Amino acid sequence: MSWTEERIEKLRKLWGSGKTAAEIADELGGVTRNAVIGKANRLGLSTKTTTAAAAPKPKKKVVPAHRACQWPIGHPGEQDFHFCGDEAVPSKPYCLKHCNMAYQSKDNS
DNA sequence: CCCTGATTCGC
DNA sequence: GCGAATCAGG
Repeated sequence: MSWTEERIEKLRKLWGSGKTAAEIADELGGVTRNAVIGKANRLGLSTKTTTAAAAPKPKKKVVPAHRACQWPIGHPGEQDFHFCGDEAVPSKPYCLKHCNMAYQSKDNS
């Protein structure tokens, strides 16, 4: 089997489509995933190792240590409908008070 | 253990 | 240039 333009085209399409080498190989037929990867590598695909050793993406985003309690106060759509706004506990959407309410597992009435 | 891609090696 | 074998990571 030789790599014709149509095969390379399909290779690129499938590869770019997120297909795995095994699926591309199966799709093309007559080739193994190694052949696909090998060809892809020769084409210059794969995740280029040359001239791009580092990917400079230093996105520093400060995350709030705490967030406002999202406990709804009042009725949705209501003018005075608002959220608690109190300091929520870490990793939880509610403040301590409402967190206890939200996670009320059992208890009688 | 299975899978993935990446690289290396012989043809 | 081709693909298998082999390497390395998940």
